[in-house]
Amino acid sequence: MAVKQANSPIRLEFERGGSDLDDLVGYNLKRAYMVVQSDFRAALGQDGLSPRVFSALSLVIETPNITQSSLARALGIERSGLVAIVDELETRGYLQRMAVPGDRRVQALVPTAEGQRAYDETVATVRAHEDQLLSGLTTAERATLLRLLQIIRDIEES
Amino acid sequence: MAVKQANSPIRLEFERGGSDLDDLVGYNLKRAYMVVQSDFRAALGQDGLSPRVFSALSLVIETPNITQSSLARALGIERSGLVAIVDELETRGYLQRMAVPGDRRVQALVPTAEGQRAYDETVATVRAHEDQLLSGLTTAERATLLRLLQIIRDIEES
DNA sequence: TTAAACTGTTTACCAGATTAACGGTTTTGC
DNA sequence: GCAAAACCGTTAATCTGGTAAACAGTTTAA
Repeated sequence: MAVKQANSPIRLEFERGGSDLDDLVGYNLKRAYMVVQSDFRAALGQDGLSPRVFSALSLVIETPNITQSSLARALGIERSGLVAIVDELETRGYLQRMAVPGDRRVQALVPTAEGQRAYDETVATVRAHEDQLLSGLTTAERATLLRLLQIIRDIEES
Repeated sequence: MAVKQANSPIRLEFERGGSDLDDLVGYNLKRAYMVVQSDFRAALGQDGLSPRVFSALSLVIETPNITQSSLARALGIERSGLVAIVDELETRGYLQRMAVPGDRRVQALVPTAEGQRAYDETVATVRAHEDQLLSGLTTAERATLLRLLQIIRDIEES
């Protein structure tokens, strides 16, 4: 019986350039994000906040008394997905769900003192690790990168 | 006195909302990636290739006879995770797993003519949609973005 | 020749996210 | 006024993408 066979040896090479993927913004965004995300997790350790929980805490501290719907909208996720995130932050004692007098549908999210303290420490750690990780970029390059990424983010809102 | 200043934290003059998150590269990468990824999926439609399957096909076409292990390494995923991806490409008739004479452990991945055709069409669609989506960036800005993202990608290899 | 390493695969799991539905509450339109 | 619509938080089911561990078969190294 004739078995299908390859006709040339295998080339294990690791160079960048020539691949279509390297010209696509989407692919490069994904790969770059993976690098930064894995550094984020390593920086905060085994029982540290995950990126999404951290970002939720950040916005709650930036905007105390925000509702879960508003927060979900700001994070770009569904409100159903936010429940577990807020649960975790509440379990950790970083925020409280508080009743709002005028509207019994909503619960305002209020950071605790412990939440504020944990956030301050965490954001400092994250910034320090990002600074270290991105030391191959000049300050100007990093500012440019942030500017360009925010232009792309803004497309979403149209 | 030489002060190490190259990579100090960045404070933008005009911030999005004044949120800490807007100064973090990781968060902006994620949000920007989500925008581009959702455009990618919309462009290719319901039964189009997913980003990861597309990227696998791209590398198989760029490097015919590549093995699954090499491909997984190039994509930055585990070989176990690649099996389903290659299965899908094989089911679609876009590539074949072929025996390699010198080494009976491996199977070389070889694109079919149909795979090449589908890829050419798909990559053209993806490029066109990225061009449209990123029309708010100048050509120079886009090149800069790609360059900076690839710098970040290169950190991974150390 | 035996031990180690590598390849593709299956299985079990996990994280993150979405959809649909729900009871309760407010707002809107007539 | 009041019914209908919209909104809120929540649960449950489901999907995707990804990892870790183990495996039989194969090749390489000691």
